[in-house]
Amino acid sequence: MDIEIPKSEAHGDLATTIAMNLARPLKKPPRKIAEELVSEIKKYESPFEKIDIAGAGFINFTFKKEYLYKGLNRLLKEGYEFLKQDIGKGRKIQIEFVSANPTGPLHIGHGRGAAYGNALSNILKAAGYNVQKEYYINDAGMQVRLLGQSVYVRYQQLLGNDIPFPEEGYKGSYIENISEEIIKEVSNKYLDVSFGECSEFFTDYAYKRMLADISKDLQDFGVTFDRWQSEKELYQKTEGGAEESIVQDAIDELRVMGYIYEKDGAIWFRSTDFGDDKDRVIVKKDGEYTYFASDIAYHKDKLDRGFDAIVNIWGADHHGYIPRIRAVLRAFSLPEEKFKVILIQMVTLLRHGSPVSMSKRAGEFITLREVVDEVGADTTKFIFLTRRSEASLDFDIDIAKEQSSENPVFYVQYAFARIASIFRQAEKTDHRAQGTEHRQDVEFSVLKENEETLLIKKLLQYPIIFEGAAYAFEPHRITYYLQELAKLFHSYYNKHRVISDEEALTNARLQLCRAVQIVLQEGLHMLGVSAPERM
RNA sequence: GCGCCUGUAGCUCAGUUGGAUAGAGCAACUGCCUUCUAAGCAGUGGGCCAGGGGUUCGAAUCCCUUCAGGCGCACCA
Repeated sequence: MDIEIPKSEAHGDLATTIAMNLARPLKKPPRKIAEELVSEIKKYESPFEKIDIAGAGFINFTFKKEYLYKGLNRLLKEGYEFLKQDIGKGRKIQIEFVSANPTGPLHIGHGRGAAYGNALSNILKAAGYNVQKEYYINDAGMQVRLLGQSVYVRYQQLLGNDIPFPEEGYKGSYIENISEEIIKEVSNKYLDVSFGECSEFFTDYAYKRMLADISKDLQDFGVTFDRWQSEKELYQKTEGGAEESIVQDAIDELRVMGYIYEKDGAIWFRSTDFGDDKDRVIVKKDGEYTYFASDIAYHKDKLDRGFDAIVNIWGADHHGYIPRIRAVLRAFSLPEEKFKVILIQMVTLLRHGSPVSMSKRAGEFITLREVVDEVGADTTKFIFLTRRSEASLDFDIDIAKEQSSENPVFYVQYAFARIASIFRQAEKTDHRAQGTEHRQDVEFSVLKENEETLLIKKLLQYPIIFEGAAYAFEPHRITYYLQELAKLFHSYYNKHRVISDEEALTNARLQLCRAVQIVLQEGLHMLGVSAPERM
């Protein structure tokens, strides 16, 4: 039976369309079905004060006040436990996100993925899943070697050896910074040494340096990972585990199953057996593995680690990659519903109203760090999390800054801070510490104002909203809910005084405020946004 | 050419998996601070839900089609 929260207050607190949906199979008019259902429900004890039939056959339920007070009391007593729902039942879920190549700083698009992945992880954790957040490091192969080479050439140039810069090399100024750092460390040790002889040093130094920066940027953005998986490690022998390497073992396993063949001097995976448009090369003519080879191994490894579900959060520009990964998982017989890819659409960064071109190779881009420094981590995250991940978004850096005083994130945080301020005020009077503690003796029936009823109803909706967000993998539902809750609170605050001479009313209102604070804090926590006591 | 995503108020975006009169923020305009934070509140205006067909009691939502924008279609990631 599907139950929804009606848009309009006039339609009660909960509504169902079941009578309309049953009309056809039962061959009866919907209103008649509704009448029968309602008269049946009314025979029993229920938390509803009113059950109405409206429109074409909607059944609208309105809660009794006592039921609302009971709910409020539970929320206050159980706190965050009341807000969580055990959907996951401890199932292990792995969420891989960001996973940007360590060949340059993170940009705004990575930031969106980071904000989303982090929020989703928080939500699923609260929903009873055993969540592991992972970052996959592409520290092997062409791209990092190119990074190393770029740093190498800049190093030579800085020391006066004017050799040409690789055409496809990374041109950002961060390359030069790393080269300078290397000079400080090893002086001219590698001057006039060919890249072939010292590629490992430059490559390792450069990507490790980039990785350290990335990790720091993410940390300052408020995003952390449980595990960082190195691609390079997948090529190394493991003690007692792989015979050759995880990559080679995975390929061998596919070979045994008959999905590997050789053609034109290369080795292919027959992904077309599993719905891909074409077969994919895993070992190139020159004997090098492609990235796809390690991706096979990586996903195989995820399966071996025993997750109940695997979630990959990718930039939308990688969507063409899905069929081949799906093919791999099918080949290893992972049930379809255990693998999910979420595509985060592109972010267009706007400055002064026009798009900023972003090219890592050419070195023209604005980094995540710059944006976060300029507009703040909370604001940046909140902006990302007020959009569905499937919709591309324009991030106007000037607007994000200009609006800072009237930004939705501050609106929500302000509600939280205001309540904290009320509590501070309460402590100054004789209502000492009543805001922050739960009290059994509070009589909520004194909360008779319409704004109070609306607030309580809204608070009790949180678990429903949360469940929807967890089920649909949509953090933005919480973002919108928080804005609505904050709006109701601000409105209430403006119209009624919490602290007054009336002892019973003051106590009840302080407790109501505490409930609002609990929900705001929990919601903001899900989004990875701070809840300041003062603003 | 093929595939994926998007098109909703002047702007940025929601729209509870097909429900009731399509919403919010920003911008614009009008009011509200000697009392718990004015980063706030109350109010006004603003729409061919890109266009056209279809499915049904009912469509912004599902199907077909056209148009527009973004992103992919490597022995690069």
